[in-house]
Amino acid sequence: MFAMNALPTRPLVLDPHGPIEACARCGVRSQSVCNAIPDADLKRLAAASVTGHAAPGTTFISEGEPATAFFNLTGGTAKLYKLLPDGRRQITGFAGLGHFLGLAVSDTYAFSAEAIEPVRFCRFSRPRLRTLLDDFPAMEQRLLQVASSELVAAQEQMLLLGRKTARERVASFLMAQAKLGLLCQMPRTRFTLPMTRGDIADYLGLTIETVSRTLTKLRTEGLIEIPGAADIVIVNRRAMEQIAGCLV
Amino acid sequence: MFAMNALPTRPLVLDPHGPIEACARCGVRSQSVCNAIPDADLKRLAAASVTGHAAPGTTFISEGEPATAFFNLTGGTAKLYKLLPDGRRQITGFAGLGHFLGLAVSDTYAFSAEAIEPVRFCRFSRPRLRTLLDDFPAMEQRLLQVASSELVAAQEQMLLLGRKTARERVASFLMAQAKLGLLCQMPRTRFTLPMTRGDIADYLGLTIETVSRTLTKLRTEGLIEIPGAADIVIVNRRAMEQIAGCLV
DNA sequence: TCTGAGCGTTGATCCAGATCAAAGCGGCCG
DNA sequence: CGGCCGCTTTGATCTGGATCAACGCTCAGA
Repeated sequence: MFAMNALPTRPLVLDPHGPIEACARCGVRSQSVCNAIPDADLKRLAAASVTGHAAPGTTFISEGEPATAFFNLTGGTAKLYKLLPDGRRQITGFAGLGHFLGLAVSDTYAFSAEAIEPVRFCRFSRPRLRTLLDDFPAMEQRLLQVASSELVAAQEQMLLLGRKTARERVASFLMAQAKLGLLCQMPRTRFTLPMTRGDIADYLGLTIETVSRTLTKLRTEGLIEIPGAADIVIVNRRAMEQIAGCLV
Repeated sequence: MFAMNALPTRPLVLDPHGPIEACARCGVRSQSVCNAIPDADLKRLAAASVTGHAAPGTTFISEGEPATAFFNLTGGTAKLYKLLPDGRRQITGFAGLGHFLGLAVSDTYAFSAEAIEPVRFCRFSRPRLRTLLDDFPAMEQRLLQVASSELVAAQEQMLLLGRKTARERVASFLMAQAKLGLLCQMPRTRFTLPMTRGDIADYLGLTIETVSRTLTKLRTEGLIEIPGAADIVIVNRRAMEQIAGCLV
């Protein structure tokens, strides 16, 4: 922790949507709020946004800055975080494919977002999104669903941060990662973590050292394997879920 | 903590809305999602809900149970919490006047709610609320605003739980309480806490003893006064905000 | 090939807050 | 009015995880 983040560089490369219907070809539309827009109206959707990308380490949303736009991630992973004045950092979540960022009633962003893998996104200006939502109530409905499920996830994370031990936090985190992106399927037994130990620590409210030690402990107990620093194999799923504490 | 909650009794006294237009006389409508419904349609609103109440200590929403209804609080205060299998508890928030409870994509509640002051509420069954939302997109829009601001609050709480010290947590909590229910006004310097030390502890991820000791310390330092166990006077607002760490 | 920077692991020590223990302190009920 | 029960405070001690310190690995760039 106390990791001072890099200067908020913002080389937000933006490509205006060309004449080609980018949204029609969008691979993640089905997983995002955009699938609330009927095919016939994709032109409107495409016209309301521009695509862009952010290289790893790039901050593309900065806490406290005017919230002028919303982002829909179409590739890569970003970490979302808040800072205390002295640099202590809490990562509030990791955003991946189809994630919608920027929801805020306030007119400034409540958090920062930094790419950890090369990120691609569609960017909606506030007024354009507002127009879109007014014309397509189904999209607003979809956004409410998204916000609701994020709220549920946030409450689960509060339980983790407020009441779980380091061991329980790490186990919960690994099992959650194992289930990422899979709907109603068995969790994966093997996967790669896109974030560093420092990021995991700042997400779980621990230090790098404690995360490292806890992973080592789980490994020596034969519950997981760590073929490479970023690669995790769940060996004993039952036991890991037990430690994680019920669901998640 | 580890306070085992009372058996989930559920004497949900429900009074069907009578011929009198309860919603028209509702004092909290202006502060709740209901003000998205135009006056002319208040009959529809009233017909979609029944009023009820819950005595202190009564659990009126239980984590894991089928989410059959939504609640709009019209009086009192409730604590919202999640439990770990062994009884550890995390209070995820306190809900007061105008608060809307039950948002969930899943078909079971993600948290429990227990009255700490006598609670009055309007109860909407799921299908009836759905119909209402389909007919009044403005209400869905309002719900999205509410969910968004709760999401922001949840992120702030994650920062508190993951990275703040006990002193910072208690100061943050007191300053947040001082601002409750006031829109764009100076925080109150004097107020009464409706919750016990145990509830505060479970909300801040601390123990009762640490909360008590920290309050005592702030008192002996002259930053606050505690005329009665539940009464708080903010003596040095500037210093308290400093400790709380920036805003909140 | 060498070098340095960033990331990860491991060990030693420290300390904030938990746990254990016991004593006020109201308020409610008999 | 007295006694009990639940909440709060305060003190003593313990400990999980933080902090401080050092080292190994990997990869990029000279």
